[in-house]
Amino acid sequence: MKTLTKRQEEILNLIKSHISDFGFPPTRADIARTLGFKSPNAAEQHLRAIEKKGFISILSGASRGIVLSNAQNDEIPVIGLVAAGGPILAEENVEKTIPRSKNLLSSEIDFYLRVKGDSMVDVGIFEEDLIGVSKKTNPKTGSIVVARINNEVTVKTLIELNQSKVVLRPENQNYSDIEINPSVDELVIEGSCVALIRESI
Amino acid sequence: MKTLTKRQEEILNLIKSHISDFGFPPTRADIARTLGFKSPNAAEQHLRAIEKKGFISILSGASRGIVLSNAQNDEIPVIGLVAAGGPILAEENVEKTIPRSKNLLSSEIDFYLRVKGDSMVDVGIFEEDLIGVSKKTNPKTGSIVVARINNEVTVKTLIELNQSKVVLRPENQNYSDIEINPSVDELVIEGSCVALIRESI
DNA sequence: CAATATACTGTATATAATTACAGTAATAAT
DNA sequence: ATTATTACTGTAATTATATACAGTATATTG
Repeated sequence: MKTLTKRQEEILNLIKSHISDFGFPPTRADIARTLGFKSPNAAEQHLRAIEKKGFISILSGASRGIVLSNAQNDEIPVIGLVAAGGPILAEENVEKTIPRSKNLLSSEIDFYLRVKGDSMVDVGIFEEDLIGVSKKTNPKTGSIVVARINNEVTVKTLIELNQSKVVLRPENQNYSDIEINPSVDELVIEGSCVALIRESI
Repeated sequence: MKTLTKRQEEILNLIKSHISDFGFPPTRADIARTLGFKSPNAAEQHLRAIEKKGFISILSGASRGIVLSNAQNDEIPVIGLVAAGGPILAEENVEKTIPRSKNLLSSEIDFYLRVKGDSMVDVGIFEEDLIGVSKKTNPKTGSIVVARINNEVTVKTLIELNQSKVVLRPENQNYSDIEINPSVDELVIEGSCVALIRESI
């Protein structure tokens, strides 16, 4: 997707906030009024440019017919079973999506991962729970991370992180620490856990 | 709030599904077309009736200016500290609200309750977690319930439920079962836990 | 029994809104 | 150097939309 100019982004934000304020998109005249344009055609042409770049689509003939593209809806993917090889966010891994909402959870969640197994029960993470994962938050020792060891995805507490040695701890007395030598086994830290959803109790 | 007639409810649902499908409300003509009215005025008059009953408001002069009333937005309240006396859902107890979304959690959640204390850690319910509570689901023994004992709100597993004796179990080895005689202590089962959200890990 | 609410048809009109056409001017890309 | 993009003004026409007015008919309420 191409990038918007400053002005185009301003208009896209105006559309979003109008929808959030009123429940429906603005008209060309609304946009012109808000930004001080003397002609509604200025808004029209901006909208066409934003549409061309794929951020919105415009339903012809319909008043207020501005539809935000899916990428604008900002839905968070839920990752179920991760297929071996390929990126974790690949489409075939996406079980469903959940809308990002202002008052729910931190805004930094990049995806949810459905937990398999009972290796983290001692910190209250159960099988089938959805953990909210942030890719940005750089993993610190002591934090719960999503790691990929030789294409196997796992959730563990990060205990030690060096170039020669990585230690991951299951939070369950029945399991013992996992020691990895990154030069032998392929290891990727996909992100840190920042939230949790249990859909049924 | 007054109750809608069958037809009015049909129209309100049409409005909601139009918003969900297109991102903006329908016009009078849209409504008339969908329901087979031969006059847009039929839609207009239904809208006025629905507005009068408080379910929507109509912005005059604006196209598609149908705004769902707050009650229609279907936000789930988050209950923080519960003030002694009065209903649990009283406004002063509401910390914030969370939009109900199709793909997230069961639709039967009536409110979220912020957990205080560590009495349920063994079933993965931690302090500050939000538990989704359903009032409808009638409490069975073995299920986790929100109970009110003499105006104190607590989350426990329901073990026994008779007219003469109620047993609530904390899921934490450090605590012991609570036995209540409903003829001595005031007891209200507010609902059952059906979901959980942990906003920070 | 009259008044009010429900549930429409049918017509009409003012205004809201999209959208085309004709320009101007500065900047970025090929 | 020319073309495309960005960022607008200004005008105007067509269509989309809200909304008023005049009816008809049935059901419900006071």
